[in-house]
Amino acid sequence: MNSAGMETALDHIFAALADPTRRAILMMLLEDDMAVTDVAEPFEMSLAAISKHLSILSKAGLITQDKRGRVKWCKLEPDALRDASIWMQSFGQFEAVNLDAFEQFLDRELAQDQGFSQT
Amino acid sequence: MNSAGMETALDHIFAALADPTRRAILMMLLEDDMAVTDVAEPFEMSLAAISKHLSILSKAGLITQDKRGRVKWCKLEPDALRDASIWMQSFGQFEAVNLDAFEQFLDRELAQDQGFSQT
DNA sequence: TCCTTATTTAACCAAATGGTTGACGATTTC
DNA sequence: GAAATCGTCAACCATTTGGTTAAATAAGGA
Repeated sequence: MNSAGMETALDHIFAALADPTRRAILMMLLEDDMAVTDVAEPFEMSLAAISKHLSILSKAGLITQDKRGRVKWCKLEPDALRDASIWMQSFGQFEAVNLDAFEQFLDRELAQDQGFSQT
Repeated sequence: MNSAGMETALDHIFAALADPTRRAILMMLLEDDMAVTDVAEPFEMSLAAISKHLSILSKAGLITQDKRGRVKWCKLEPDALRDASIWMQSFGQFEAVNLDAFEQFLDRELAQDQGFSQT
């Protein structure tokens, strides 16, 4: 909380992105919507821990969760990143989207840093 | 720290950006390089606290600090945001830099959320 | 109905975060 | 040389964070 007693969306978004497990979850959801149990499966931590991570992502607006029956489906909400992306881009006048650069980046992340085992 | 015992640059960058005081400092440095004391002046917290914030920004690579005499100059390093920006953009295929949007965004941040008084 | 599956909640814990004050080392200035 | 200024460091504190296990809730399937 800041001096005005308020928290902005940016606080929540950047804080959510600061954790590698949560970034990995977002990358998984880039492929497809997933149930909570399936999100948790690759990680070496409890389902309860993943449930908390999903709640943090949800409060940040980065995902939405839609309960159908006993299954809660998690869906990426990339629009929430727009404000944060605008904020960041302003500092560097970065080039427009470059998917090659992103793929290289993912490779680096996956190689050294994944929270889930990938054999 | 994640399961592999490593921390990536992204961890540090996003964690640094998650704090409104630190984002305000970056915005101040967008204008000009500043001495630590001058960075601290508008905030209602101790110099030591600001010194810690600057250290976090420095470890994240978002600023550099150059000591000349007894004055330590703080300089924005926007390149450090490049990886993070690439990471984020990939999710939404956002439009290229839009400074109008950024100005609107700053207005909102300043109106409701600044850690420093602006009369 | 009973069992299983899906997910959250509660209680707990260790470590990290964001702040404080006071002492300290360096550098300028008088 | 003495005094003021710049900035960090150390010790401390309260709160948050990220994890655990165990129990609880809810929904489907036999």
